[in-house]
This record gives sequence, structure tokens and C-alpha cells, in this order.
Amino acid sequence: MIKERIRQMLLEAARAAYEAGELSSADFPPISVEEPKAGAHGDLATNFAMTSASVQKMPPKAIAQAVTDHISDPGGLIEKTEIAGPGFINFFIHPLAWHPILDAIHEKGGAFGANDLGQGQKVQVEFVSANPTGPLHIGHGRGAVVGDTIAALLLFCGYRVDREYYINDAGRQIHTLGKSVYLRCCELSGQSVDFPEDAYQGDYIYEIAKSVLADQEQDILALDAEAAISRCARRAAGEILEGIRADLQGLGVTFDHWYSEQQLYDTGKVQAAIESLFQQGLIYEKDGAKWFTSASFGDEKDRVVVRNNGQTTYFASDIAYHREKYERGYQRIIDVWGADHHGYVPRLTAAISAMGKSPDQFRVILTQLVNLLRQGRPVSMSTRAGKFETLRDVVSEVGRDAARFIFLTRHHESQLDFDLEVAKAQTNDNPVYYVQYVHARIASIRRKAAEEKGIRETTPDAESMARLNEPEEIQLIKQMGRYPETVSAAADLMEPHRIAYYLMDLAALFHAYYNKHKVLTDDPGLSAPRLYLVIAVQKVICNGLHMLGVSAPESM
RNA sequence: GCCCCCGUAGCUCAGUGGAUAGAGCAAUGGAUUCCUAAUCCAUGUGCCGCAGGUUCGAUCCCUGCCGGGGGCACCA
Repeated sequence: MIKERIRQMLLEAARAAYEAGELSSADFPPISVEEPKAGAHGDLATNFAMTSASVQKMPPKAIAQAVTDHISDPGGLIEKTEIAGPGFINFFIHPLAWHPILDAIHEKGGAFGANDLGQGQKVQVEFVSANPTGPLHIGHGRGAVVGDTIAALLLFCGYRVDREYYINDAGRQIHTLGKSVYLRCCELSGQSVDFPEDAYQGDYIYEIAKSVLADQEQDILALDAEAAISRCARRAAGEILEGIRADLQGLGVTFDHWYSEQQLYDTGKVQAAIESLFQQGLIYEKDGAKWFTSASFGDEKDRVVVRNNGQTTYFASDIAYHREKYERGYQRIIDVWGADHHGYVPRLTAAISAMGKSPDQFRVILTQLVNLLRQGRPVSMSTRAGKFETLRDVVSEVGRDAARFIFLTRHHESQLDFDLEVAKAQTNDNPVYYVQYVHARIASIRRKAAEEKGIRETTPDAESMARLNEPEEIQLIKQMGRYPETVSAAADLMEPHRIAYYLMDLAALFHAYYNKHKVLTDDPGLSAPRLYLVIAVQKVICNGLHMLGVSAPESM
């Protein structure tokens, strides 16, 4: 808010300077006002003079001088300005000018930092979408948390957001799953079976086989093999999906829609999508297969949608699925995938271009892989042997809050080392507690104020607010003032880790303040504004943690 | 061979064109009669992988190379 006012003042000053003949052009580039890294350079600074140099045909320092000479500051916001370096204009803001941020936080509460970037657009975030052929692993957990948090950010920024899970319940993998279960059923009933290597090896297959055998309604072994496999497949996919749903719920992730691939086939939407592309002349036949001309939409080659054996590919149903998404009225579509699918992006983007949708209506977020460690050593993740640490195991070992926070302490396109021991440690290696502790500490102060000190939570008058002038207090307020722009940047760039880092920074400032200054003093005129300050901190911490799906405890 | 991600302090990582590149961990020393020590304070370390280019200005953008990881089906 202060940044915006400075920007306005600069613009008016530039105009005034031009009218006074001190600038040669009224053509001003967009004015950027940033916080300098070094405190000695003031609270805010602009490079306006440098970016205007070529238009004005003047040295940056002369432009800076002309502009600063015409700055009008009736509100007394600015303590002083200076021209420095190659032509920066630095602003030193009056410390008390930051105080309105506190009022905004108290007024808006949980809505502080929200904006209307999305303007009510409908957006769908599709994430996880793991095949229901086995339990979720840690990598799925990362995708789940990143997707969930991106959805939360977009919601906070004025989008109408739906979270969706796409169930790959059609096709070969499901058939393989059914076969795996069926063979285990046979094995458990004493038959000797040849269990193929490409079948699912995990112990969970035995569990499902047992439950199939325990089902009294129908003797699976009496059916012919294909019918039995199909029955096993349905049953297994259903059970596994239930497990996935439960695991995600354990991570605090829930979906608005679970969308079935099989349903796309059952309702003829896959055929319709292929037909539509064919009508557009974008599908041709070659070698007995049907190809989509993805190369003409930026992919490196054309891709098969119907194989020469008549079966459609996964790509075909994905085209149909995304067509369906737009038909459901989503203006923006976001897919969160594991980075191992990155090669798939160009062809789906091609398909979406063929639907006449612009690239900014479709975005794929790729999450890089997670290395699961224990005390710095890799935990074996041998899928072949079917033995691996599941997401469920991890969450139950380290807890939801720590798991979620750790997933968000890296840029999603960086690989992540997830160390189980670190995740459990209650040290600053594990910053979730560091941030939560702020919330708990302030809750404790508030209890103490009410119960022992008899200090009421009020909106202090101007006179007592003026006592909120310690450097640590101003720092805290300034940091809280950064929350709205952090939220909009995180949403815009779909980088939820920015919120996590923001919270760690805010927490550090609070802990330092807490150690240096007492909130509850014998001086009511001082305690009241300080209480007002720390309650604001607590609200912002709570907002941010809530955004990340992490709890904000009253005590620890 | 082609594509994607990464390369920043001893380690793990922030830093979407600005001035003197930051944090945590690790190391050393200190702080608790006082609102929760899961906290704080002090002490220092960098050819921002390399080489070009664009720019008034590059860790950031472009090109090439080097190193690490992942992906390249009429599989999903």
C-alpha cells in the first residue's frame, strides 16, 4: 500500500517536473518501486531515473534530481529522499507510516492478503491422479501438497477453484492389476502359478486377493479367467482407490471431483474427441494406426491415438478428458504431474491448441522427484520387489504438518531430499515448528494478558500507537505488509514455497522481537499497542499456515 | 542423440535485470530470578559450474560447453 502511494507520488512528480520544463519528455516508462536489499539504501527505491534515461536523453542523476524536486508529500510519509549510486532514488519512510498495515490486518483478519486476481474465473487444478494400482509413495505426496496449496492460493486470489483427481481406471495397467490379484488368488488356493515379472509384486496384492477370496457371494475361481480378472481388477482398483483417498485425507488433501477415465469411454467421449479432430483434418491414418498431427502444434512428432489393433492410447483419453474439462466451463486448467511425465507436455499442449485454447489457459506444473532418506542415507525404494516406504508410513511417522511443510520448502522444480529423522526433529532443521511456535507463543501471551494481567485487547489510540516505534517493531510491521504481494506472486507463479519462506522470515523477526522486548509490561499505554502488534503477527502466521494446510497450535 | 530440471557458503537451499548475493544447519562463545529456551545474540565463509552474448547494469535473460538427476513407445 505504501509502495503504491510512492509510485503515485513519483508519477505526479515526474509530470510536474515535465510541466516545469525540467524533463524533456512526458513519456514515462512503468515505474517500479522496490525494497532495496541494503537497509542503508532506505525503505523503498526506484530505478525510474535509469529506465527513463534514454527517453529523456538526460543523465539518470539529473532526472532523479528533477523528479525528487517535485515530489509532493502532504501526508508526511517520507522522512527523506536521496539520490544514490547510478541514479536510484531512495525513500526513507517515516516509521509510524507503516502502522496502517496493522489496522488492515485487524480489520480483514483471515482475508488479509486476499485479492481478486482471478476475478471469479473458474479454474481446475488436477493433481495426484495416481493409477489405482498400488499405494501412494512419497513423490505422490509432494504432488498432492503442491497441488492442494496451489489450489488454496488461487482460491485466495479470487478464482473459483475445483480440485480434481483423474482415475486411470481403464486400460492395460488395470488389466494387469486384475491379473495380479487373480493369480494371487489362485496361489492362495493352492494352485501353482507362474507369476509374471510385469505383474504387481507388492504384498498389498495378497491382501486384496484374500479379501476377494473371502467374498462369499461369488467363487472367483469358478469363473473363467478373463471374467475373473476383470472382476478382480474392479475390486482391486476400488479398494486401492479407497486407500488412496484415505491416505490423501491423512495429508489433509481432499478433492471436489474424482473423474473416471472409464466413464469417458462409457459415455463415448473418447470416440467423440477423436471424431472431432478427424473432422478438423487433424487425424490421419498410417501403418494401420490413427495419428494426431501434434507436430504441427509444436510437438516433435505426430502421436498415435488409435493403435493398429484398434485400441485407443492413453493420449486419446487424455485429449477427451481435457476437452471435457473445458466443456465443463473451466477457463484455466492446471495439471500437476511428476517430472517423469514432462515429455508428455508438448503433445497435450498440442491437443489443447487444436481445441482452440490459448496456452495461458493451460499450465502443467511438474514436481521433481523426492529422495526419501533416513539420517542422510537413502531409504530403499525398490518397486520391483514391491517393498517401499508408502506415503502413509511417512505421514504417520512424521506427522501431517511436518510432511506438508517440508514438501513446500523447496521450489517444486527442484529435487527434494526428505529425511525422516529431520522431519521428526524439533529443531530449526525443521522449520514447521519454528513457525508454529510463533503462533503458540502469541496465544500464550494473549492468555496471560487476559487471565493474569487483566490487559484487554483493544484498538489503541494514536498516542499509544506512536509508542510502537522500536526498530524490531517496524521491521515486523513491514514484513507483514509484504504478505499480500507474497501471496499474489506465489499464486501468479504457482510457487507455494514462497509462502513457506515468507513465514520463516516473519517467524524469525517475531522471535527476535520477543526475546528483546516484553509485550506485557506494567505500562498499559505500552502493553496495549504491543499486544495489538503481536495479535496481528499471529493472524498473519495463522493465515499463512492455513494456506499451506498446516495447523496453527494454541500451545506446543 | 534429443528433451526437461538442477548447479549459489563445508552441508541443505532461498534469491521472477539493480547498489555491498542471503537463511538454516554444522563450529565457537554467550543469554533463562522476566510473556513457553521448539527461542535469542555474537563470531565468517563465496571465480553465484565454465565461456561468450544482450543491457547503463546479469546469480537472474540468450547461446555453447561441463557436471548431477530424470525422461525420451502404436505403455500408462
